[in-house]
Amino acid sequence: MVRVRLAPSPTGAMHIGTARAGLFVWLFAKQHEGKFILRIEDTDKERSKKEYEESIISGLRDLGLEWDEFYRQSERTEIYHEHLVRLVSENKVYPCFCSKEDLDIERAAAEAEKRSVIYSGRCSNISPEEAKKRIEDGEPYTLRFRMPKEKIGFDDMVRGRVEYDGSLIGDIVIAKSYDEPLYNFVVVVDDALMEITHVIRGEDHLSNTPKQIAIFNAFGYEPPNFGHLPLILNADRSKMSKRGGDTALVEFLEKGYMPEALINFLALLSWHPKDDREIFSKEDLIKEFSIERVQKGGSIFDYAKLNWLNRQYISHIISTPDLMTRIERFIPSDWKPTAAMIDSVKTRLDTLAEIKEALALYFEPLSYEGDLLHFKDKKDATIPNLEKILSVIDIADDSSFLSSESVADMLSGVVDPDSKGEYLWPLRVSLSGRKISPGPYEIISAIGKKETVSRIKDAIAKLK
RNA sequence: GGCCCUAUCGUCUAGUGGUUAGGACAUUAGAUUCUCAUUCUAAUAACCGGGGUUCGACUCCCCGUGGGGCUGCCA
Repeated sequence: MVRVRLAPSPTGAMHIGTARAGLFVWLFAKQHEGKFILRIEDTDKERSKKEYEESIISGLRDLGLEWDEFYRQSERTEIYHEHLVRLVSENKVYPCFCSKEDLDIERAAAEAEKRSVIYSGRCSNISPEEAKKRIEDGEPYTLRFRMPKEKIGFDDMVRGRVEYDGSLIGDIVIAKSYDEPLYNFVVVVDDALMEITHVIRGEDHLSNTPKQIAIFNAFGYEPPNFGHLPLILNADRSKMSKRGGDTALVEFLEKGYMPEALINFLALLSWHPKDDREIFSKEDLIKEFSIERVQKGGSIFDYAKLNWLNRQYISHIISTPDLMTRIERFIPSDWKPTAAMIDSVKTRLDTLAEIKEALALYFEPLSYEGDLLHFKDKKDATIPNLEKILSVIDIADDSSFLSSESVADMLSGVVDPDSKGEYLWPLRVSLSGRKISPGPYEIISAIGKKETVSRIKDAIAKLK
């Protein structure tokens, strides 16, 4: 039984990188019919915040990445305490009384000598009895893990064989005290107890892996399989951060990028199918995804491609009725756009948020200069042509306004095919008030006879 | 500084010893069109460098170089 986890720390709004890791982990679980576990890593009390945990939870829900089990590390302190006691009693972990100042000096010395920064091991030989007494006397301490001085290797699912040297890592601090365990330790205890089979996470954890494997071994637990995903990069190839633009999932959602497009985009960032398809639903991905095909190198977050994908979903993939419910949050509540209105503007949008501006011509009074009505230099044709069109529309019955095709039909007798622009440009501007807009037939079928007549009359009035 | 990871068009990538190095985004041009967008067509554009191995390297090995991550009593 495959059991995988997403283990974010709630120290900021859900990061787009966490969303990508979540997607890959979720896909891995789904295609192996395994369990997806969400574990909030909130052992750092200063930096962890409830609101960030909520951001992660709602982000995952927005993307439709539902989890099967949920844990919060802050609720598991006793478990970690017991495990700490166990390793201390087995002398695999020892209390260290070195002060921060002592360690700073060691670090500076190591850097000056151009070697790895490794703990000297000064406290490693203090007898358990003495250590116990000093702790009871209230002396500040940390707990250090005796790192085996040997090669520690593993077969990474995306990178292949990776090897570190334990003697270059040194005895690491795994807890600030018995009740304040640290990341590398709690991860191992949880992954072991939760029977995680595959640890899939960002490459920024690659160098934590040998430390964790050593701790697994100390407990006698079998380490899981590891797979490290490449990082998402800023345009300058640094780790994607605030500096390079938006990094919070919610910011993308608020701008009107759709979950489907985001998932599609994130999947293609460092993963590629066997063929050349670009459009993938979550269901497609469950079928096609394979961790062996994920890229090793980091990839730059390409906004232009995201825009293109989002546009594909808006204009061709998501149905208009579905779109209608999704745009509600982006437009004033008294706007009730029809399907025809949405259809007329949807190919012109990069994001859903842009629909407010696009739909304004249907819900706000038109404001434009009369000169805009003239097609190129054909000023004299404007009024007569609008009047000709108006006369046809005036006597047409409602069935002619049903679709842009029927509108085109209705006007086919009056619009001269050899000088279409002299008819359609003034018509379109009188209906939209804009240089750039949907076509006149589309607008007419969207607003209906009465409003069409009124707008054309307004246009003629502007020129008289 | 140390350790580790990594390297194909501007970007995302296909490619697993013999290919006209393929696709997508972006860009440019053209077609369609009243405008814009959509759609369609085409074009420009890449194997980081140097050594090996081999009949033959983008592909395998080594050394550089570039980029990145980690180097916390953060995760």
